Amino acid sequence: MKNIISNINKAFDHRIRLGIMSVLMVNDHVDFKTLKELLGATDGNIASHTKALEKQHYITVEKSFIDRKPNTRYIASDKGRKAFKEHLDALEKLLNAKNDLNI
Amino acid sequence: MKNIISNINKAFDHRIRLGIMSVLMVNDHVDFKTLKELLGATDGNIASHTKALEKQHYITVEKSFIDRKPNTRYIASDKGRKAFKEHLDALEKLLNAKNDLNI
DNA sequence: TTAAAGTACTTTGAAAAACAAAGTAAAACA
DNA sequence: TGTTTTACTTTGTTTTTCAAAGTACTTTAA
Repeated sequence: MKNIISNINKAFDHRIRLGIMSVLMVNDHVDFKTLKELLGATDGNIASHTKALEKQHYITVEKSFIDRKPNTRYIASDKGRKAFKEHLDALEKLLNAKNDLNI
Repeated sequence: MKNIISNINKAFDHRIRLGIMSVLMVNDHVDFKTLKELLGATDGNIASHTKALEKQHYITVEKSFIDRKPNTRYIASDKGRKAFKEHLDALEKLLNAKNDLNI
């Protein structure tokens, strides 16, 4: 490891993406509307942040119709779960670091 | 609390600022060069992220000369320490949330 | 039956943030 | 004396974030 933040995953830097992933770690899926309410974000925001996570293959998207209406469901992929766990480990290490630097 | 991320502090969303603050929580000061090495960031990067934290009054800056050379030292303010602790609490709550939503 | 309102998103384009390259100024070295 | 190094700061471009507007229906209600 070269520096103290090298294992912090850039993809989870943003609070909305952090929120999406933590919801998906404890629930096996969420839909667009629920995510929007849980995170207090705008439509465009949810759309772009889920797209970013999808691009990294950290979540998958399932589209269907429920009661004749479109429904979009997000699920964490194995890759996403792994990456998120590693991110949390890195966070924990960073924060608990009795940083071995002596200034 | 309106949503699950409302107590996550936007100012600490970025990994470099997260790094700076966690270093400053356990060390009462760091200088520019040390920060740069610890975080593996470029000069401009350190400059702009410290400036962002300074703007929020989360850190203070002390400029002096050491061995005839300019030295910039960063220190977490009380406000910054408080904000960071609250941020960590919010993070912990978010991550441990057996989110009371039942999908 | 048809116009207006609502739902569930996606797209767009402007604003803000992040980045590294270039710039500055003094010190050290040769 | 000139060149290199150190310790930053400034600049301008790229990338990201954001919410407003757009799309494609469905529901309500006149």
